[in-house]
Formats: sequence, structure tokens, C-alpha cells
Amino acid sequence: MTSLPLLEPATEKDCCPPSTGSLDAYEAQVRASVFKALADPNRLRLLSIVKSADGGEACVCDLTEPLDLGQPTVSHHLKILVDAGLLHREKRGTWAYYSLVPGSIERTSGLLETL
Amino acid sequence: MTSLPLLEPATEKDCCPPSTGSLDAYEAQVRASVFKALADPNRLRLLSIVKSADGGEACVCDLTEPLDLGQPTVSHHLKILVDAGLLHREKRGTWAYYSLVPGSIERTSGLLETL
DNA sequence: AGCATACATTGATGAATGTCAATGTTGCGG
DNA sequence: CCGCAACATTGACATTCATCAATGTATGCT
Repeated sequence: MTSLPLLEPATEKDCCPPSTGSLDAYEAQVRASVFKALADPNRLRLLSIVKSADGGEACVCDLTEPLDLGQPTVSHHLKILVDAGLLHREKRGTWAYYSLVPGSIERTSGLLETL
Repeated sequence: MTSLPLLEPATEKDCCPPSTGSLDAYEAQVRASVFKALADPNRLRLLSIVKSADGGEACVCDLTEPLDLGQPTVSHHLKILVDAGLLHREKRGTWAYYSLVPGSIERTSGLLETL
């Protein structure tokens, strides 16, 4: 994988006028990689827990127990969500705090409705 | 896989009050299976082509060429989209016509925003 | 009946994915 | 400096997945 621009940043020009009438191969691949990040039950639960966490953020140690997964596995899933542009990672001291990227859920919905 | 109720039918009771505050394992699996259907570029293109097709429907023979895929592969992808509740299949004569299930895109967006 | 067309299903194969154990890295406290 | 705690990375393994070739199943036509 070559690290595609998954979720376009908020500072994007006016969005997605479908000139051809249907998705070209490139756009389809970009969008599919975002849905790939959502295509795992544990990653959906991670998003849900982070979203409803106190302060809107959570560290790995808070996430490994409710999912009943090992710490390396949780870190792996979190990395996929960060690479997809859905989660933001901020390291403070020894802890890594994950939070939802503002607007990322809405932008992902947009990827669906502008098919 | 045991054929889970992927996209709840339109005749669903008032939607998804999150009692626990975060997704339980079952709900996460149900929702993930819908996003799994969307996690492939060729399937996204299929949805896009069907959506913008004349009359809102298309047969397999219209879909195999723009995707540059074999007919069995296209049929396979279409089956996944039907099983996910996103496409509807209607057989008329020798042809099989696929169309978007009304409201399925919006319901899928709902699966995102109610995480 | 016989044949061609449109589509589905099966089986096989290479690639991608989820998980864990082991190890590496970084920051904090004594 | 030493050890511990939190997290990331690597390597291995089993499972799932996307694709195709071959075959099966209807349906329409002559």
C-alpha cells in the first residue's frame, strides 16, 4: 500500500462534482480504503468508545480491556483508523490519546451519498 | 458466515438508542458487515454505475465492461451488495436487473453517525 | 428439440487481513 | 543509571478475500 490521501483534509476545494456520472478507478480506490478501515467490528467499537469517552479522547490502556484484545492488536487497529483520517493521535508523556478527527464521520457519509 | 440482518429493513422501529454509550460486539459485527461490502473499489463503482444508470437499473452485461472484470467476478460482487441490503435484484427474462435499494445509502450513513 | 445467450455457482490460487508472542522504543520515577 | 510503564513494531500463522477458468442453470429463439 502506498499511503493514499484517504480522507481529504477539511481545507478542500468545493467537493466532488461527478463529471463522468460514475466513479473512476482512482476515486473508487481512495474511497474504498476509508470503508476498509470501517470494515472491522473492533475498529467500529474503538471509534464508538473514543467518541463517547470523557473529554472525547482515550488512551490505549482504556481500550484494550473492553475489546478483549491484546495491546499490540489494539495499537494496530488504531493505526489503521489514524491512517484513514478518522482518528487523531496525540502523545502526552507516556500515554497516547486518541480522539475523533472533527468532521471525519460527516465527510465519510459524504463519500457514500455522492456515489 | 451465517447471513446476519445487515441493513435493517425500512420498516424498522425508531432507530438505535445507544443505551450503553458504545457499540456492543453484536451491533459492531452487524454494522461492520455492511462496511465490508463497501470496502472494495469495484463494488463502489458498481453502486455508482447502477445509481446513475438509465432507469436506475443495470444488468450484468452492462457492468462487466466498464470495470474490466470477468462476468463471474461481477456476479460475485453484486451478490455481496445484495446480501448487504444495498442492491435489489430483479430477474426479467434472461437478464438480471440490479437497482439501488431505496434509502439504503442513507441508512448506511446512519450507521456511521450513530456510532 | 436444439442451440445460443445471460447469469450463477464451484473450485482453485495468490494476496490481503486480524491476531498474538516477542521485542523495540520512549518517557517517568527513584 | 536502572527499572518500570505505556505504547509501537516485527514476525509468524490462520483466515478471509478477490479473481479467474470451468461448469451449471435457466430462458428465449428457430
